[in-house]
Amino acid sequence: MRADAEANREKLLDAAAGLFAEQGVEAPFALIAERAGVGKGTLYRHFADRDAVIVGLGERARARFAEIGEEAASVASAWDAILVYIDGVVAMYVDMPWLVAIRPRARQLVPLDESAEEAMSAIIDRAWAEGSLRDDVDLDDLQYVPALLSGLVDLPEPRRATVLARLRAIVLDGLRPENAPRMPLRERASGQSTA
Amino acid sequence: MRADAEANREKLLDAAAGLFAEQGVEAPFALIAERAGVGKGTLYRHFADRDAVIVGLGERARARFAEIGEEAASVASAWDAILVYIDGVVAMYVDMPWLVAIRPRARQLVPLDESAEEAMSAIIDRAWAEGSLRDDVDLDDLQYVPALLSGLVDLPEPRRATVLARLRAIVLDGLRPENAPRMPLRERASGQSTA
DNA sequence: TTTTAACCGGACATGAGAGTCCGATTAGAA
DNA sequence: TTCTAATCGGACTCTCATGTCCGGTTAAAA
Repeated sequence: MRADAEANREKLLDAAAGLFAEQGVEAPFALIAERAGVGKGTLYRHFADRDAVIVGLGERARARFAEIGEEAASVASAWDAILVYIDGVVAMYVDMPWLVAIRPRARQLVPLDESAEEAMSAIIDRAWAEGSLRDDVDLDDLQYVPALLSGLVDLPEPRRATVLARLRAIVLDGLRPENAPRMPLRERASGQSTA
Repeated sequence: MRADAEANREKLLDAAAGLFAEQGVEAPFALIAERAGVGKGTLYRHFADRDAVIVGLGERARARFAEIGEEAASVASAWDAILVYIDGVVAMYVDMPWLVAIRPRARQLVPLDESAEEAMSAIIDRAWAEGSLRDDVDLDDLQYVPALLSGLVDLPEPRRATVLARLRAIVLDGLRPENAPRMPLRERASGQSTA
């Protein structure tokens, strides 16, 4: 692949990510090319259709996911490693809210990254040994905690940050063994109640 | 409004709900009329555009939301009332997954129902008195618990039911006061692990 | 039953997004 | 530097969803 072609592919994916964040995954396809500063022909050369773009973005997300697994694995406390994992994946959802929308499609198109799962599996064993994770909760549950919190990403700022922080603490408390102390909940800024 | 016109309006909303459930909120507008068994003119007479349909569906959801508030208020145990509320709203998300997609738009278009909020507020006071709800959790948190669980609705069945049940229990445990016993987690059907 | 006004339905015009094509250009090798 | 093949860009066509319009029909009142 020619060097400029490779660069264009990256520019197109960057543009798609930005466009999807602003207008959603149904944004006009041609705008991707425009924003990337390339012609329509170039766009179609690299990506046959919208699904191909989603696959490309899905692969990037998968790579980021694997990185988070590595980061978590390098943390000494297994409980803290779990926090790194959860917060890392939730940050992905916050940065790329369209991940929620492509999730059903991406599930079929992009193979899962197994290295992160293996890393988390080892971390869970350590957390059980530490006594920091309730023992009837396993990878199949933890795996979905970020998806859970992703249900809050479409809240308008500054509400989202507060609600996310508070409910994150509540969910984490539910993952702790019985009798573990509750996590303190982040204070709400004044005037930020239901209204 | 003529009786048949009123009936057509309901048929159109039913059709839209079904269509959105199958194809998403971006389904071709005209299909709503086709599925409702009426002409396009009738559709546009009742609903100027997609947003108007969303408002109509949003109002139905609001009415259902108020009903859930009443149901919850009539439950003796405040904690059980909270479960009725959460499960009721989550059931709405399961039946109408497109609610997630219209949430940002509906937030601006459809006024919130205040009666359900008032009912929940009273229930929370009772739950605090009962000692069944941790005292640093309030309406502003509980309000978002269903949205939290809505992050799981796009999982394919039969996975969704199990994951939803397990994470529901985990979240609820996080809402309990310190030292409350954990809720038992629903067993997973065999062969239903990560795969 | 008659009247009338509102309602119904589908044909039609309009516009926007999707996808194709080919001449011009440029990267990379000799 | 020269050559060549792959790449680029944007004009063009086509398809399809949107929204309008008006003659026919039907509900409801007198």
